[in-house]
Amino acid sequence: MNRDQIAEVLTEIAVLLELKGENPFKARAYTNAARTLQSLNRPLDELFAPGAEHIKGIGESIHDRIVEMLAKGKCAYYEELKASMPPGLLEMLNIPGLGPKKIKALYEKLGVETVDQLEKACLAGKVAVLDGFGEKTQSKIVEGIKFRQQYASRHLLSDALAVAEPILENLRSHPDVIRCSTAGSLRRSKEVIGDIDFLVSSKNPAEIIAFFVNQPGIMNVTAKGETKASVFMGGGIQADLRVVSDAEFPFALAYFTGSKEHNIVMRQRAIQRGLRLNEYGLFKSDVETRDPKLLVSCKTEEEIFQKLDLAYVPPEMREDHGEFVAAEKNKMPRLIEWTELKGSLHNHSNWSDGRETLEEIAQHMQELGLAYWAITDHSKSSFQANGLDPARLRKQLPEIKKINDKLAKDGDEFRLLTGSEVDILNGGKLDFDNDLLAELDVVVASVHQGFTQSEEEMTKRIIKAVENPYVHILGHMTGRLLLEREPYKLNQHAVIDACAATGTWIELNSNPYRFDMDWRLWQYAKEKGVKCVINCDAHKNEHAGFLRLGAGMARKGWLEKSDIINTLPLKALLVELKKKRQKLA
DNA sequence: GCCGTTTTCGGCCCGACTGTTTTCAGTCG
Repeated sequence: MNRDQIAEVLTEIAVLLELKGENPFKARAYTNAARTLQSLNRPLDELFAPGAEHIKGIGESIHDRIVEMLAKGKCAYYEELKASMPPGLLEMLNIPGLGPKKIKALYEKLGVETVDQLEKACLAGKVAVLDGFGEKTQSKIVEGIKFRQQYASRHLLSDALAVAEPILENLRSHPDVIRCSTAGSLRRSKEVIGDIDFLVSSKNPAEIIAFFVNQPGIMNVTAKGETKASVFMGGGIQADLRVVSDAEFPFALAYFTGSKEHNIVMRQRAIQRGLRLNEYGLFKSDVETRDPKLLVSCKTEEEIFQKLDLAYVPPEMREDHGEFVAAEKNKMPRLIEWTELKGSLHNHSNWSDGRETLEEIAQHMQELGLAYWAITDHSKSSFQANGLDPARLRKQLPEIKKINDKLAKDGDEFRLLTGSEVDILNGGKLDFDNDLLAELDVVVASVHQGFTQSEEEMTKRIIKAVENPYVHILGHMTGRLLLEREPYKLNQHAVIDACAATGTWIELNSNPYRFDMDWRLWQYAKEKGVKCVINCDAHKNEHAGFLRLGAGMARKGWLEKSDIINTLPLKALLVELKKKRQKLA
């Protein structure tokens, strides 16, 4: 079992324990262990080797369960727990308003075991008469079930941004708004978003709440209080607004930006210093009070970190992924800014499955102020994408040269680069011969077929491809499509090691469905000295905008300008593109 | 179930909102 699978079992154990009504802290211990596991960078077989160092948050009994899962691929305790519970109960947790306690009551008092049975019980009026339930709860459950059938609860970052940005603009222009921001996973630039969080400071919260719930695009209002409102937007994205005083704003912003894991450590640091931190402020002593006289004043998030003896941690890094160690030692990376990117080295034209012509692409990218743009159309085996055979590719090269000659004649700095996104075939052979690859400025190698190979075969296949001296970049390493397709099985650490050994760059594919390689692995890659290329994988000119999203992911991976190849100006890039060939050829 | 330089027992982040109550439990973030 891999890291994700083990973490999922631990998380499910926690849920099952809650449903059983066990000690909630026992359940939390499993949740914490799952999180701890996800935040560790080193390979699992090292972390759980006999005699390995103790991991904080994973005690004796959970440690043994993880070792069992690594060895046997299953966990007896989990199987046992699962067997003792109807499987439909877990699904009920997805219904808004239903938690472990209520589900347990429904199960014990009505014998409800599935979402279907629950819906029927509600429609028959059996739920409303239970202790602790009522008419409203009953109809909310029915609504919740219908809603879940209609919409997903998780959304792509790009979709969430498209909904959030116009509302943020509207809030910003409201005269009663002093400061405002998005918060939560959107501000942290997570690849997948649950809901959108807005935060506003104002002297007139009632006015702001009323303004917010009347924004265009809101389907219904699910909660509306004095300082907080929740709504559903078109597309089924939930959005929450909090309104606080301006003095509270930095604390609320830090609090609601999270992540939860990050906040827990922040709170603990406050407690260690005889302080108490919450969304309203940083208070002296842990006395139960909100007396403003006891407030440690901070006007910005930066000052909060300062008071807890930390350097400022940018939102993207607030995942409890090592940021506290770095911020304590004042060794924070200076994260990449998307405006530092000079172009993209993996893109398509209408020669394969892209939309625009070479001329249209060149003109658009030049107008955006970029320095270069590589045309890397698909190779022949990607026939579904109208991949180029060697003859067509050799025909494309002079077309690109013609465009570049004209640009040079006009005195323009911008250049198209020739290239290919060459398929990594089964067994690791590339779809083009080396003599053709040698004619290209940029070679991206990617897997597009044979996704179901074993981890061992896939790992060997990709390592063989990156060992080719003409491959500059490994494209979308895992082939995942967020919310749609799982990554193929792969030992990513081994592939990163191979890229380090051969001087191959790894792509951070900025298509919002991909964001591949995952941000969680970039710290490891960086340690190994592997360079990143933030690529659009553009199929339309408007996909150039993915550079901004990709830079957000790179920031989550702690990457700096110097870690990223496509921050280089054209001349320096051309030098770098020759290095691997000189070294290995 | 995990943790500990005041602790090996007694804590474990905590506040808003809702709905059901009539002072609070459950859920959510």
